Amino acid sequence: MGYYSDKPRFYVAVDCIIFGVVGGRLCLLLGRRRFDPEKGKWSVMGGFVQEGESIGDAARRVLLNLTGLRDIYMEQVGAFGSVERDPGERVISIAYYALLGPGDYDPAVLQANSAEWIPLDNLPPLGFDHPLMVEKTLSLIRSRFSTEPIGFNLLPPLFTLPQLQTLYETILGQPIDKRNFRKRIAEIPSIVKTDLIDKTNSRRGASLYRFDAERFSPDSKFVIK
Amino acid sequence: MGYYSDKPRFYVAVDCIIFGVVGGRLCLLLGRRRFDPEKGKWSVMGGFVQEGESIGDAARRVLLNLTGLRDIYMEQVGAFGSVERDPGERVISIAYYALLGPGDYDPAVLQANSAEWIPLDNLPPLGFDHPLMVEKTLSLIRSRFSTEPIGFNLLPPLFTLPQLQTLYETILGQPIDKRNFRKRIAEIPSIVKTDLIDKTNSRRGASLYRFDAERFSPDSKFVIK
DNA sequence: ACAAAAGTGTTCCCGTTACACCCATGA
DNA sequence: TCATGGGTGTAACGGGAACACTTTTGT
Repeated sequence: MGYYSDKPRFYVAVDCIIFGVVGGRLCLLLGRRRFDPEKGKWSVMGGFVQEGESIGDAARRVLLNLTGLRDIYMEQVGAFGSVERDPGERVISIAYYALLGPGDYDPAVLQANSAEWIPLDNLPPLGFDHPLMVEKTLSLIRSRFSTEPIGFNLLPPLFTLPQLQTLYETILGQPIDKRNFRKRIAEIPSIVKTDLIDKTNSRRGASLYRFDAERFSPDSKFVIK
Repeated sequence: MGYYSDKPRFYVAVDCIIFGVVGGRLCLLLGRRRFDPEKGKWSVMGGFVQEGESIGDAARRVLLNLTGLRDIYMEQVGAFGSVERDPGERVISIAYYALLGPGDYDPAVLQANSAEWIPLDNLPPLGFDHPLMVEKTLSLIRSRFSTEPIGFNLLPPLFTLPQLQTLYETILGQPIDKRNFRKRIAEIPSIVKTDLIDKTNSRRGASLYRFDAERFSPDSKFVIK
């Protein structure tokens, strides 16, 4: 007998709001539920926390199943615990967001999991309280993107500045002056220019940059707006 | 039979990191645990989530029991779900912080609950993962205090500017120039000067101000640093 | 030659900071 | 009168925002 045996117990789930850039557009990875409740509805990817598994590990497991990767960038958004949030049974859910780069997933595996990339500006109605989770996530990552070097997680290891700028404009929801943007980037030592050029988007080509985590110190200021 | 009957279930608790200003010092409301596990250790005030009760309601219930009040300012900090965080049995906990004004609690009731105000700069060792919760809470409220008009919840309905400034200095952890601070306050329409004077702290007396929620619009800028 | 995207500096302005003295009052 | 805390303005500085043209190259 344990200490708390007179207390009620609950199903606890993790729900992962997974971001990716597909075809230049910021997307969420959504699934159509294959079972009741809310069968057929779109929802974010989730799973139940298991015995002996921390909530963070549960979220990492969901991501591992979808990507085969263990080191996906991830942060907790918060707990959602309305009584009626799941119409089937009571479930308390912890939301996490994750950022996937283009090489971090295999389209075939996603398909096998009934998961699809849906552009953020074109989301279908979501089930449960997932719209609320997505809202809270968006306001969280807006503030994170401004002050933490995490945007690179959504891009390939080598990326161009126009790519990076477009990403920031999408996340922050406003256009950014090109020259001011590049000025700020130039002041960040951890964003280093390579001598490679990407010609997929223009005749002239754009220089490729990479994020060098080695050169990033946690208390160096990183502000992009 | 429910939908999820093959899934494990967990005890879910709420832990409230409760702030108050006592004797001019910023304090946390802590309790000595009266039962195992961790009997005798200091901890923040918590309780188990009940059937049919949302996690927010559970936190409000903990606060209601301590204060008799239902409208305490409160915000979720996040979920804590390490497997071993509670040495007794596995418990997943959702942390909330709350801000109490001087009139929001009754010392006798607190005593009946084995709760005491402990200055933040003099915290005893805390049990469980409560040090982690407190850390995360502090970084959260630092950013909140800078951008949201919530500091007033820790003060009486009428407060002086020196009081408010000291509070901000404590929360932000750095001294603030008096004239610059008052200049910023003067630009905030929702902080209104009354014609009352508080003479408890000086011969000259300090003007009393109040926060007027009516005059506060959610998108008016509120920045104090 | 031209279309299409990448790249590049300077100026102005406003908000932030730094800073020192007088005021009101009770003891 | 003096000690104590409350209250007030200005000048210098720096970071942010606005702004337009040149470069490269494939077709």
